[in-house]
Amino acid sequence: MTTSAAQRRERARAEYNAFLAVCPSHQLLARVSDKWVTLILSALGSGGDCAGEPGAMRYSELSRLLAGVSQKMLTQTLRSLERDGLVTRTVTPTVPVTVTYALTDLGLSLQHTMRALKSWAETNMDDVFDNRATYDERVG
Amino acid sequence: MTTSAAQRRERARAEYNAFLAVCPSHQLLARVSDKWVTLILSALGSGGDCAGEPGAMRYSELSRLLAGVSQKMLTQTLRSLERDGLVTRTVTPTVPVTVTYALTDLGLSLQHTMRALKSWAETNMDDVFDNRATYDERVG
DNA sequence: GTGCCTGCTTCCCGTTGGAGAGTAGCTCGC
DNA sequence: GCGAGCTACTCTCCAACGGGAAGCAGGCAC
Repeated sequence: MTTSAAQRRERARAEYNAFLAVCPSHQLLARVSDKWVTLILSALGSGGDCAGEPGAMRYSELSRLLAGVSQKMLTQTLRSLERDGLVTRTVTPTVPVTVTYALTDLGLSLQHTMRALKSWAETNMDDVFDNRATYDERVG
Repeated sequence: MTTSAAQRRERARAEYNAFLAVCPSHQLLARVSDKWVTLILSALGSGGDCAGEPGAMRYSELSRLLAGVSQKMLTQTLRSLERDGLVTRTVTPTVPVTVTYALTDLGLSLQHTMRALKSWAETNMDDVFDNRATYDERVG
């Protein structure tokens, strides 16, 4: 029987665990490398517009700003960010209940790091789109 | 009839488009904020282990190193990275055909930016895990 | 020939994420 | 009192994305 495939798979899994053991930060890296995490932190870190100051935002504000996100994902992502200690959730029992989200110091430091990524995206956007157009021409 | 919900949805969509018009880089940011993109670039940028030098890697090498990725996703992600001009794909017609992937200058600049994110993850990993444990205790 | 190697591609299916409706708790209008 | 409306979710579908395993091209080894 051709056990080589299964054996290789086993070995691959073992190596994967070893990889995680050597680089456990990759777990957190994978967690943080999420579309909505990035965009929500970007929104919380830049205020209402794209160039503002960090500040608390309401749930509905975030929902309106990142209209591409579903309410489910917004709630889910905010919960996980709260769990990771990156944002704080504050409920104010006003007339209609008001929930505000703000970055913690930890979240702020991550957002600060992500700002570099964002500015990379802004800087190299045109290059990437050019490359895409060229690639599509060559292939399609 | 309660058209307010539909109207608000329409308005939200319009605002979303406006948001993308104001911050088109967010599209690229969302594209780049992908688990496998981050990990593949991290792998290509750090060589075989976690602290090496950038260099070309073979398909099978990447597959073995990031054993958590399926072949499908690896191929797919590498293709899109190639399309975006972040990596180059080189086929060498050796005995069994050899395909190597390497970062372009653009990919290298992104990887350099991501290195900050990776070091953030390494630095604050413990804090995040502590926060998670605390949160889970409070809730569960 | 048969088998095996690498680098994909294809098929099946479970999980994830989106759309839209529904809910709790409150206040306001009538 | 009763319905309407507001905010911040929560629930229920369903389509689409991603993982696992198997298949495939094509060149060499035996």
